[in-house]
Amino acid sequence: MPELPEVETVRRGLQPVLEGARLARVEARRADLRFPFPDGFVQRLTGATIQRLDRRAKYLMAELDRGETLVMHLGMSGRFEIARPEGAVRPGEFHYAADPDPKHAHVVFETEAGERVTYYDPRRFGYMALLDTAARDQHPWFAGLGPEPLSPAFNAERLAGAFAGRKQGPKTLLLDQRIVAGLGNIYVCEALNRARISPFKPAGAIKPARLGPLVEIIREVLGEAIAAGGSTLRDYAAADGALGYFQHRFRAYGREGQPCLNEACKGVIAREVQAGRSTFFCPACQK
DNA sequence: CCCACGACCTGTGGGC
DNA sequence: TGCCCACAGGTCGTGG
Repeated sequence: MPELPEVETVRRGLQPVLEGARLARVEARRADLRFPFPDGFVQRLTGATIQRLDRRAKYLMAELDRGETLVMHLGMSGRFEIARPEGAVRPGEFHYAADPDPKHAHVVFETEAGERVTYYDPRRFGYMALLDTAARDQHPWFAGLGPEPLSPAFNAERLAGAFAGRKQGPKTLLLDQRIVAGLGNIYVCEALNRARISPFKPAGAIKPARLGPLVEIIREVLGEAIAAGGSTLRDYAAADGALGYFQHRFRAYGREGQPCLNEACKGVIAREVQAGRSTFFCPACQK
């Protein structure tokens, strides 16, 4: 469940539990997710205190008091759930309800306060690493990342530079995390539909005057989605189990054959495969 | 450098 | 009912 709004929703859900918390127990139930866990993963985390929980693009970053940062990416199907102890317990002993999905519970973090955060990921496209905090931004995952779409660094000039001379459509380029970091298939489809820009138009041929509005629409869509707690497709968006509800506001994504909702447009949403991924758009008004 | 495409892994939903 | 295929929110590596 992971584009920027979902990851941000997860961050906000985990923050009250993890920020300032000491990890009393950590469990990795397998040797790898998408990549192997780093050497000494459990030992390096056990006893550490999480000072801050941040997000960059689609990465969650838990900065430890040991000079390292736990970096987590949710891939396609990663999800966190918080469990609190139930029933009477002796000091330091906790009892939890049975895990409803133990098969996909790959990592467990237990805080000193007894709260348990479990990472589930059926497809295991997610990954975790421990990076030296001081050198974190130089790591290949972060060094080439484009600006945060909600920051001033993302603007029309920047987009114009990235689109210049490119034959690929804006759909493909906006998914490129080096150009702007955090967008995924849903929100690119939504933003281009609202901006009435064709996903297939050679990006270099888009009039510069349309890029300012596109930037603003991207911010608007992401802002609305964050406010809605993200989009819930097959998973929970928030770590506390709350469902995001932005999916009810999709105007393009997943709406093949349904009417375009743009004002004064009588078009019908179509689906086409572009660069191996589904693109939903309105052929009538997206030019 | 640019671009298309397959690979990674598992689950689910629709059509026959 | 059961089976098979298409498809799923993301990257990454290869090859032209």
